[in-house]
Amino acid sequence: MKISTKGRYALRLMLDIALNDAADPVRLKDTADRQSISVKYLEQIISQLVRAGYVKSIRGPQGGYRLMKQPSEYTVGMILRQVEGNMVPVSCLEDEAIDCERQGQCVTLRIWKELDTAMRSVLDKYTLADLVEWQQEIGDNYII
Amino acid sequence: MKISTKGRYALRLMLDIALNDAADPVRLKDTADRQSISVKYLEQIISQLVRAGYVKSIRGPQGGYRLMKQPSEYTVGMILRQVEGNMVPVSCLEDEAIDCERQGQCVTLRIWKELDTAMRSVLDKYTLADLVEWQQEIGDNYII
DNA sequence: TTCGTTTCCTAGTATGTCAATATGAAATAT
DNA sequence: ATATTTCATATTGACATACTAGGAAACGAA
Repeated sequence: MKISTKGRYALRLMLDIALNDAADPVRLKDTADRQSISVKYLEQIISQLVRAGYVKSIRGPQGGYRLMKQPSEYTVGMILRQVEGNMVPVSCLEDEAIDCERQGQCVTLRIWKELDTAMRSVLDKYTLADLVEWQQEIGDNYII
Repeated sequence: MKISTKGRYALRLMLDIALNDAADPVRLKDTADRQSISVKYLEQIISQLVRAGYVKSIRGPQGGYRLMKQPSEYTVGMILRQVEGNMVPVSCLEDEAIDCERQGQCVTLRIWKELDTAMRSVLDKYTLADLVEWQQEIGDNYII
């Protein structure tokens, strides 16, 4: 019942790009240094975010990544779901779930549904813009 | 980010014992039949619940298991935590977590803390007694 | 045109967790 | 004594996690 490093890193990666948005796009090398995550691992993670249309890439020297939309348009849940899968607590709640014969009688399902709702309400309440704001309150020491 | 079978089965197991409480204690064999879970797997799961003092065992013929307390005294969260571990969404929130140097600057931690709180509020809101009630509303067809 | 930089793509790998099964011992009611 | 039931430990196969590795493709600058 844990969020994987992939999910957590994806969030830090998106936040890092949002925070370091400038004339030049953000290079993975710099994010890797700031976040203490290997470039190679970040490459894998960001490829999913590129495919999802969350970031765009610019290749070659002075290349890097840029957010496609405003930070306020990305909820934390959107980012996590993109790299972690659907983020539901039990597979019965997945869209592709095969109907379980026990479903009609399953009272634990009520708990899982409410848990899912509670998780969504938090993860979809906050956006990258919130994280950016919080980070800026703390100060620039975050940025190398 | 999924609850394991062990957690889900533990809940169904506790519920099954609560529902089938009678003169004789509940045999794992019967629970296994009703719940379509192997006896061997249930043995492993229940051993953790015995050690935790949640159920008591009676050995030998006419043996089985009984709840130690009233169903209303077991929250869903208690049961899950017993077999799943601490159920926090990121290891930073574990009691035994080594302090992360990034902690002071980590704004994502705020999200994880709020997520954890939201999850707890659901999982500790409901007890076995609620599940028993719901199950009895549905009807006896649950019990073979 | 060449060179270095940066992203892109695929494969591999070590470790661990999950979801059980298997084997047999210990206790105990009849 | 015997059958029943719990108790304890080991083993297994499949899969996921968390990476690393190697090289190709794009592209700006010299």
